[in-house]
Amino acid sequence: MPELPEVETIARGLHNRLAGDRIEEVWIGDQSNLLKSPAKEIARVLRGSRIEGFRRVGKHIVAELASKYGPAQWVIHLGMTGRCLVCEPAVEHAKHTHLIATMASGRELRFIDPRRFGKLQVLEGSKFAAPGAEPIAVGRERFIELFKGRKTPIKSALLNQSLLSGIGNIYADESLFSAGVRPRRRAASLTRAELLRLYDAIQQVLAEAISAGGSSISDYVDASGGRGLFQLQHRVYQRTGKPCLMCGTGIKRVVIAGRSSHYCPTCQR
DNA sequence: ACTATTTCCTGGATGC
DNA sequence: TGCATCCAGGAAATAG
Repeated sequence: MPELPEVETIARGLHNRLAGDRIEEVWIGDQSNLLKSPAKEIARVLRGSRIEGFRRVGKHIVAELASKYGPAQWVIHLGMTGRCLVCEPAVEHAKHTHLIATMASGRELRFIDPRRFGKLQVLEGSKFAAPGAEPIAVGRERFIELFKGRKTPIKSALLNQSLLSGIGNIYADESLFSAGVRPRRRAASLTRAELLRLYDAIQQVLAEAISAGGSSISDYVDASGGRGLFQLQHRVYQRTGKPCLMCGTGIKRVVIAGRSSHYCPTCQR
């Protein structure tokens, strides 16, 4: 499932392979639930646009476009199972391919999403902004402020994109383990010292995950179809019943806000 | 203003 | 082997 490190990896890959290229043709297939802008509008803006570059904003991929109509943005959210692949036209079409952009270079950018939780939109005139703070750019004091007075479990607060944009289930669990904080703790109950530990844990976990090219759990691959490696370094996520790598205690799984949450009952308090 | 729950969707794993 | 059921979860919508 693409979270910040996976989206960062994909955005970098797209940038390296497609920045400066021009979109010549656009094909849009299945549209149900995927499109936040009408298909015609997406096709109109993309067709003929030069791609100035790709970057990540929260869990979104943003393509900066020089379109016929002026500056524009193409915003892609991968949802659970979305993929953005750069490939040669001869490569067989994957099932659930919903959009194909044919570039002047001859390559294709394909958007594939079996579960269709992804979202595509184009923006003209306005600039895309994530609803919350960037987890790897936010300052310590602002980070601490985010959780003041919140009764919701810290795990839920970390998943709330309007507080921090980019953290999902994997990195919330891994960061909480690293900080020694149980996922069910009320956000407001964390001490300043615990919040600072959590802040440092998030910085470290995300940086390591980006270095490893993300976590390939089920569907995730980068823009060239390569897998990430960070799943090999998971210490709690999907390790239910297995011994904690620090103390040997069995890792527990509980459901918080409908999401599976993994933690070590000894290392996390 | 918050917080919790439900819904969308498919494929892989599991159970009988 | 085959069929039904469960489970994965990001974020919008809905309910409390």
